[in-house]
Amino acid sequence: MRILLAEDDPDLSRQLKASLQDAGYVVDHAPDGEEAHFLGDTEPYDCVILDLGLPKIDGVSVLERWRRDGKATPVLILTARGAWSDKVSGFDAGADDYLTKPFHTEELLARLRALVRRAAGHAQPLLVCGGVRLDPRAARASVNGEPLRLTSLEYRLLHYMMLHQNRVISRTELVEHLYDQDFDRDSNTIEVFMGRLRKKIGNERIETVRGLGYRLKPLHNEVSEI
Amino acid sequence: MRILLAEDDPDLSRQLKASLQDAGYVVDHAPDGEEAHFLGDTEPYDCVILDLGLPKIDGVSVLERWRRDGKATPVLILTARGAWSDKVSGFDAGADDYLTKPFHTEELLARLRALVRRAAGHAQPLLVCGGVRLDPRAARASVNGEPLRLTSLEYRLLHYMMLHQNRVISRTELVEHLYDQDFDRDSNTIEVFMGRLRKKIGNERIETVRGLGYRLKPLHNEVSEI
DNA sequence: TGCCATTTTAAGTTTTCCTTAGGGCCCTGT
DNA sequence: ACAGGGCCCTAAGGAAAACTTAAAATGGCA
Repeated sequence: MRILLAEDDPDLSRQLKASLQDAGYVVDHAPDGEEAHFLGDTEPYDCVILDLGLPKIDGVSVLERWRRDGKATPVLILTARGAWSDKVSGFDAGADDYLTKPFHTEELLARLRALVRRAAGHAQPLLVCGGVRLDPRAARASVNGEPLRLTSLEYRLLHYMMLHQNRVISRTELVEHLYDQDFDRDSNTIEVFMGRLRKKIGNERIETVRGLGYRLKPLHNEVSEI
Repeated sequence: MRILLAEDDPDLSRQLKASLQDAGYVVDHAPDGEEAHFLGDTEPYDCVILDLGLPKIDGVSVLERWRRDGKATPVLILTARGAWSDKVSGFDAGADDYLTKPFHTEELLARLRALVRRAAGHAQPLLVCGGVRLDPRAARASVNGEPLRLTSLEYRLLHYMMLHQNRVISRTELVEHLYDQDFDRDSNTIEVFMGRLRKKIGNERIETVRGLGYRLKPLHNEVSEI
């Protein structure tokens, strides 16, 4: 975990940095807004602790610039006691949390844990098979970056194949997972949709294993991507 | 946006609920820990406001159970002045923010905005999707700089779609977040309002994904902003 | 109370796409 | 080589989902 500490008070800085390091963080220190902005722009921090009353450029401005540039790092703001209206503008500038001086180090550490935990929770599972990608959350798929336009059944079919890629999947298995109990066993729907899928993602990505079923796999030349 | 307010003080509850509703939230109220736990378990809230000093089951326990069950809804904790050590245990139980009574309603609202925004994965306070902008603070939206004239429900619909842009959102999900428990499931209100929104922000900005729901996205030629 | 803005219901229309069916191709085993 | 079965392709019927529109219901405010 790497943290940027933007704080101008030398004593507080030293003490905080020590506590943070004790807690296992790697800490960079910025004594003014200019330095803070530069560091936050160039280094990949897991979290930023930002004093609002920084020299050169004030905290809110620094934060606003980061957010305008699309920076998503969680930011915890520090300020002097009593200026509660600052909190509102701080939050609306894109802060994720707020702490009023003086505070207990314990509380700062607790808030940091909460922030980092939440920020890390946004990793989304993305299914990949060679150039084919499928994002179950967005219900979207693409081939070589090109978005696919899939119908509902096409999508569900591809989804299931992606989940079980490199394995031969029988028509029966597909039917059982894509439909509810009663479905005509003599239907050729699966075949029809295999054809449509192939047309959209590329013929060679779906191999037919005669008598057994189908196998989704990456192309030969794209084996070890990700 | 739908919120669970878990607070036992009747006066504070009533006043808070009113303020939250004025701010455009749909609010469910739980007067004790048991009710809070049940509601939070069954209804999909965008945020929970949780008093630590609840009857029957205390706030920290309620929160711990939710987190143990994998619930990720952002939670803001309320407590009495001075009990700062509670904050630490509250955070470590999985709280995302903390507010000490008494507080300014303004500050609560600002923290809520930040929590909801961040939980949906947005760092910036201003929601942007191509030429569409929405400012939750001012409750205003615009298309290509042109201010939009939206009714309450239209605005809330757009807000939710902006928070979760590029994701397919089902009619059920929309209903659950825009209304409280009892709403006719066989209504086509959502469809009607999708039509009205489309008329105002541009047809192609809302894609319908047959069988699944709707997706808000930037136009093709606006893709590479940010 | 009555008006206006907003929301909801309802009915009719359009669009999408799942399914079916038939002809043809290819593989395989005899 | 050829017969038979498995698989592929295409096109069209029909049903479900989504859209549109207008009118009825609701609710806030003068």
